[in-house]
Amino acid sequence: MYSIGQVAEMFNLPISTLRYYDKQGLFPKMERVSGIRKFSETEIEALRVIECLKKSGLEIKDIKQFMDWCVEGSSTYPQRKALFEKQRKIVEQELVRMNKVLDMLKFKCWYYELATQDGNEEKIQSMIPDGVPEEVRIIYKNAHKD
Amino acid sequence: MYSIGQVAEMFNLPISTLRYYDKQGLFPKMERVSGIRKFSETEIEALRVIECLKKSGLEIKDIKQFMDWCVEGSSTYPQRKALFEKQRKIVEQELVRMNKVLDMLKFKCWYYELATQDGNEEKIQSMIPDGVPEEVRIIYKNAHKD
DNA sequence: GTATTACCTAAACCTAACTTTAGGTCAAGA
DNA sequence: TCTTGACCTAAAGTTAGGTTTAGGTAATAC
Repeated sequence: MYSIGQVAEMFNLPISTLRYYDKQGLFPKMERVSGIRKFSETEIEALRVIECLKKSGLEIKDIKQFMDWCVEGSSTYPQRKALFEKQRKIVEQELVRMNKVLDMLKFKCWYYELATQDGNEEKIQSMIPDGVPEEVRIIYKNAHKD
Repeated sequence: MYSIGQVAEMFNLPISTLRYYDKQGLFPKMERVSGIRKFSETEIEALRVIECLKKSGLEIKDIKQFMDWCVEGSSTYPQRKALFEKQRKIVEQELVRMNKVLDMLKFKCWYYELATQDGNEEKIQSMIPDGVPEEVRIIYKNAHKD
């Protein structure tokens, strides 16, 4: 059993955030001893799931829904499964998207690397025909990598 | 030269968002013809950079800073380079983080796949000793993959 | 000539996810 | 005893990133 302060430190979260999560119903089964919250392994695991689902883009109210399903019991397995499958797809797509963002950032790094060396942006501009779409410029970057 | 409506359609953004970006100073050099915005290749490229920097987690005010550096000329190459290097590192870390999130989601998918089949959460719980940290449970998942 | 469409502005409004504030309880240590 | 620290609540405040509203212009379509 952990106090709110201990959990805050464990997860590196402000105490106010934990109280906020509790108020939003994310710890439906949390016990209290004379008014004071007691975080058990159940709540610690809940918090791990919360962090995961949050990072996958889920809103608090949808996480609450999940927690409610957990309380409801085994009849909600299909819903819970569907939720994780959905988030899994979302994160997979997000990873694809982030890799494209990374490619553009790498291109820009390369671009400014040269620009800083030459001190002449136009020179580099002329290396890449105007209006070349991002996808194609990535090739320029890769051609010049290292 | 594109109208705001055309650009909105090209980027699949609401017109109001483009006007908001303009108001925040993200198109410092945008021309107007009798009050009406004209988006040139410069603004189109700016918008591509905006989307990239936004997805990498940068705030509007920092994107404005970048646009101002662009206007300022070649003396700001080092700052611009540093910005992209920083965002590159952030996105690389983010990708690592998201892969961990994906692992947990995969574990949960596997867990509920079994739970749904068996209709018995306890049975699965007993397969995984209590208090096993997430990293270790991932191994359980991988051991049971497919 | 009038109705529709695409554009414009300033300013108010909105939402999620917290955070802060103001006020209170309770136990332990000096 | 008193004061310090960890906990509690309800309610107000904050922030980013838009969106909506209300009112106006100007060209084109019928």
